[in-house]
Amino acid sequence: MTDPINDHTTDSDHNSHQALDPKTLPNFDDMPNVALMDTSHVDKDQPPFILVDGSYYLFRTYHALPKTMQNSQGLITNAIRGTLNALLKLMRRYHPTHMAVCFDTKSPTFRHHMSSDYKAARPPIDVELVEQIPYIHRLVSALGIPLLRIEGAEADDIIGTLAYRAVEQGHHVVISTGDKDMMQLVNDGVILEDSFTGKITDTQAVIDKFGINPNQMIDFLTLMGDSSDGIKGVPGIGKKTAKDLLVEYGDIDNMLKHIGFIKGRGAKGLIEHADDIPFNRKLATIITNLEIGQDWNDLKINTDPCAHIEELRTLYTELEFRNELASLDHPNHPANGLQSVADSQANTESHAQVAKSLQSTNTDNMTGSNHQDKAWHTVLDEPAFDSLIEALEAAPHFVIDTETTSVHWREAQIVGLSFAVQAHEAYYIPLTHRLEGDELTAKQLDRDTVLARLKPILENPNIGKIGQHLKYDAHILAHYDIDLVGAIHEQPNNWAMDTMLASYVINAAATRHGMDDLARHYLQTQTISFEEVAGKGAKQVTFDQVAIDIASDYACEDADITYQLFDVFSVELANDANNAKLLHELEIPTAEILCQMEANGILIKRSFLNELSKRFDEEIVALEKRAYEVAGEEFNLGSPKQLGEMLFEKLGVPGGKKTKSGQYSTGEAVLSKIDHPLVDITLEYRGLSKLKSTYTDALDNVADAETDRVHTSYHQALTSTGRLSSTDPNLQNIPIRTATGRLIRQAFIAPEGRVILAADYSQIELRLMAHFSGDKNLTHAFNEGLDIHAATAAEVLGKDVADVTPTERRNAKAINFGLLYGMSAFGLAKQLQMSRGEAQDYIDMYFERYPGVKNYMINTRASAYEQGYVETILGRKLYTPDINHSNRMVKQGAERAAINAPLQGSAADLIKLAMIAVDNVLPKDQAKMLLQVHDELVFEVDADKVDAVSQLITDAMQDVLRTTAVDKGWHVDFAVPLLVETDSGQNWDEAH
DNA sequence: GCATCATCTTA
DNA sequence: GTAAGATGATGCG
Repeated sequence: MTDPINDHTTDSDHNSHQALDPKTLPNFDDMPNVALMDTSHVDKDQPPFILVDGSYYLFRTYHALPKTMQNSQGLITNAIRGTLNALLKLMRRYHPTHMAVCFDTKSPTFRHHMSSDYKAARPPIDVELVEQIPYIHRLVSALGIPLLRIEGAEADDIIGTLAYRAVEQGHHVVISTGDKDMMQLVNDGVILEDSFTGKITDTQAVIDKFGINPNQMIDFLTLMGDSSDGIKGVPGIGKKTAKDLLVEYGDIDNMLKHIGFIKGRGAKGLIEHADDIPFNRKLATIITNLEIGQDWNDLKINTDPCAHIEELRTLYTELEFRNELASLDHPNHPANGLQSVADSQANTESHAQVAKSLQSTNTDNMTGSNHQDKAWHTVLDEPAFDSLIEALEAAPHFVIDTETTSVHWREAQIVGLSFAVQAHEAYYIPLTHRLEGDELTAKQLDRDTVLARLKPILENPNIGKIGQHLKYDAHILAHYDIDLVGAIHEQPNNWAMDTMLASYVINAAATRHGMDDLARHYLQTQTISFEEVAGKGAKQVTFDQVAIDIASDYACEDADITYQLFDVFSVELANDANNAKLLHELEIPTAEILCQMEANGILIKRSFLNELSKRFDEEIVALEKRAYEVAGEEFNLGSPKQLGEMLFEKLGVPGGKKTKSGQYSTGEAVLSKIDHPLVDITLEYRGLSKLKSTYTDALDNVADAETDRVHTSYHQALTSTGRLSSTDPNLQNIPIRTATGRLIRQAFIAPEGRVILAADYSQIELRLMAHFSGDKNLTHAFNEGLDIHAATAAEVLGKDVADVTPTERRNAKAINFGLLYGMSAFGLAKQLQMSRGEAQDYIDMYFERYPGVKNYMINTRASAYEQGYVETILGRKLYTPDINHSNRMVKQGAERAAINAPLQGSAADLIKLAMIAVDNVLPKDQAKMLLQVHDELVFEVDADKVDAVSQLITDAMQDVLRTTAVDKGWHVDFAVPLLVETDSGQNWDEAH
């Protein structure tokens, strides 16, 4: 076999200056399609031939890495460093023998001659980048890597041509790039690797990302267009349509043959622009038959470490790349040098995302909206607003989304609104953008005028509102005196939907339920991330600082995606009536109530908290002092690591237990078994510093400065079981177990003339266990109103309830809780500090007396295996994806979760029903619902009305399965009574 | 500056 | 043994 890549040898110097005449078009008719090549002869045992898209790394790393990378001369070196790291990473990974780094040149190419638009939208290259380029060229040469720049040819085309020749000659190829256009070159012998992000793209990855084969990429780009390259695409066809058409018809030629069968705007665009297609196709095609000469020997890497070492030393010295310089002194251990480079690559990767946004923002800014095909509109004048209003009034339902200055609803200011009345069409009304130099800023419609005209529509219950996480939007609109109705208020006659809650109800475990996650999971679409438009970390700006054309794309996409999700979920829910009921009758009404509760907030007594804080602090300081005395030196008592070393090494206390990651375990369970003065001090110190940092100080910080109220946020689509969670601050883990901890609770108060009232379901999960298991002994105990733990002890030990000792009751309580958690003998033994055998005996005795409970455990496990899910009392399906996991530990964990899920999840269903039931009867002028803590509701009630209100609440909660549940179509014949206990007082502690 | 670990709080 | 969230310390870069 002859040399593979020498068809047109003209010059054997690999840094040669070949040139192509840009006026000569490539031969498109005869052009080989790399994606369709036969690769059966390719020898994958050899190192791959590496083709590096040097221009990509130049731009990518320049924009992504911090400009603070400079040498002492002020030369910015970020692109040099980034490109160098990419090259070294490739060499370390593949140990290639042949390689080429390709760069574009400044000369025009045939594409510029074909189209004046081609890359015309690109701004001039920054001077800070230009001055780095010579260094990069020199570095590549000094590393002994062939460098290719050919006048009149783009790096893409050189790579395409060499990739074709290499595969033809039996080499497999790694193209090092992040440019998606290159996907048209992927086949079973050619992969793409982005050494900056680490992403590898093979045939399957192309299919996963775009739903088409690599050989369809050219047609895909032709249809969709590429704004950054100035390829127009077909109007009316975007990513989704292009994919659908290609999946159905294979290629554009076949589409045009069957144009009569194609529907919608896509067909119109194809017919009207059929003539442009061959032209755009040529622009989108990477040339694979360039008339260039390249000898295989010229693409050999010079691996002799001494060949260019002086040049490298000079470069590294001038650039002040110290690690790289040091690596040169170990020529026999190139891995050392490469290793240190690999480390710094990891570093750059951590910075990679930082400026990703800047780069894409700039690109978007340059090219304007590239989504004409999607019919996304920015509403900037009265006529456009008028027609939008008309469309919204006429629609049975529409998507609304608010854009604001913050993810925290309490501080968010409205910036704009987006709407969608059908999929693929969306409108953005910018209101308060204020980016300096953005010419659209002055054209925005007036915020208050717009809101005033929208108010009647948004408050119209006959027009359904669709949204993603509507509770947030409802909060925002409430700020502007708009009560969002027809969406989170229950409106059975419209299509109101919250897509986040729909996804959660359908399958809580399938995905997280943020919009980006839903788009990925249900629409196979990657959305524009917020970070892409607003930046990340310290550089992030608020949405009002985003240019309006970029903001509009982002906001329109949100509304559009939400509408598409609505379509998907509408079908899903039509096929599962119970899921539809859970969404519309349980979750959406709950969201509405949560919205009010969050807005209400709970009053705290700041002076009391501050006093506590001071007191805790004094005690903490005293404890620290005593600890240092005992230890003989000062150390950080709050550091488990330092404490472990002090206790078990320096003080030689026995009982040091190792934990994974190697340090001593100093958890409460370990320490409490040790008799040592330092242990007592530590435990007290920890308790106090926990209370101070997590509660007294934190609550004071988050309380509203004017009203002294604390407003938590409830997350309704987060847990695997249906429970809520609470953040910023978490008001579901306020201390109660210790006397000192309860002091925190005393800071939650009612205002003058009112009291705090707490109502909680007694033993709700055990009652659910009684219901689900139907166990005679357990149901009997609840029906007789016995002390359930004492009754359990009596039953298991075969004695009278009156004779049960406190220890016996405590053990029974542990086993009862253990049941709810999918108990093992191991776990129970640890809890009760007994041997595993004793614990097992106890469990065996329990199951003998409560055979129904044993059956529940067996049946629930079986159901999880057979169906892949378990169900709550209202029929909520809780999926158990790990139930067949290959790892035994994971699998057993999934079994325990499956046993617990119906109990915890049903309790969550019931408290949500209870919230709805109570909300229906609560006299709003006398009482407000403030908090939900899983089985407890907390209210603020007029002091003189507390008895009556308490009775209303108790009745509503106890009767919920006979009243509200039945009204909504859930008929549950509950096996035991639901018992609610209430109490009230000046603060939350007294009310409990 | 950001992620992870260990710890502690709740139902 | 279930389900959560917040914190300070620590390590990474």
